[in-house]
Amino acid sequence: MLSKKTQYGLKALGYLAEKYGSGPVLIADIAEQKCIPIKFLESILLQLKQHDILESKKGKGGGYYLMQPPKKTSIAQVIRIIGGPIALLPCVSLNFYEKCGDCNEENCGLRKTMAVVRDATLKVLEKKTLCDLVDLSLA
Amino acid sequence: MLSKKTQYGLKALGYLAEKYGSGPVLIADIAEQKCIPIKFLESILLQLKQHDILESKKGKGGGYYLMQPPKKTSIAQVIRIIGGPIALLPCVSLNFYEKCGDCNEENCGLRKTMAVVRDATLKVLEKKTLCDLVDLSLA
DNA sequence: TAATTACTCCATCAATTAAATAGACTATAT
DNA sequence: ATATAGTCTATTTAATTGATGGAGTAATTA
Repeated sequence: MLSKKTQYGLKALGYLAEKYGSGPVLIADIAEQKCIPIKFLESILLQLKQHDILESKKGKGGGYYLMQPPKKTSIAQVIRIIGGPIALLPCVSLNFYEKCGDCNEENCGLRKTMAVVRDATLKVLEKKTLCDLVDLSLA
Repeated sequence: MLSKKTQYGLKALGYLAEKYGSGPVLIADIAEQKCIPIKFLESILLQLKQHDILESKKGKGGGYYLMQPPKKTSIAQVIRIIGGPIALLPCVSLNFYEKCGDCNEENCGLRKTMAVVRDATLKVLEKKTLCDLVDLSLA
């Protein structure tokens, strides 16, 4: 399951994708439209900025906006930044790999199975982008 | 990520799959072979029994054993019993559905995307069985 | 340059879930 | 009877998640 934090992040990015090209959007605006606790949202957006998904502008007329066109950011990227590993086991994670203590990885049937799941999941998540998050009633 | 509990459960079932047909296996035996805290394992096996994956026998010569041939139990079944939903969002879960509060489900791009992920994941997890968990150095 | 706006950063806190442990109880086999 | 081995309930600890408060910094505008 995606954490609430990750869900909030994705929803916020979907909203920013809708607004792409029309300048900075206030945190408060995003929070209200997407029903996200504002202080919580703040930290999420900051995190996304630190990973070069978002850019921000301070002062009057400021706010957050996408650094690149929505199509350029995959859902997989976002989930990894906010929520961490996509794989179901640390020992098959591509970006957050951790050695499996108790089993010989080469012979582990569970590991092999979960690697197949990972590939199937990534095939989708790396192709889908922020464009796919835009409210469909607007498209 | 699968919880430790789910991982333990799958590893235990893999071991019982190896031993299928040769009578009951002691909890203590499974725990030792698979490096699982014994009391924790107890509760996991009990849960699997209550969901008709395992059968048990008390007293001397007792232990746990698979109720059906390993091929008959899918990994998806096991994950759902021990770990809950497989989908990444409650509102796209087939077995643990929960309504999404803040969005119109019909028009939600995030939901649509996660439904695709779910289908891709299930396609693998429903086909894989306990047979696929057996230590490959034995097969 | 003063005032306002809006993001940034740090610290904390409550609630929930995950992981592990303890001990009493029940059923079975010999 | 007795030893064996699963069953059940309760508790405890640690980690994570979700949320909040407030001081600080940067940029704009008048």
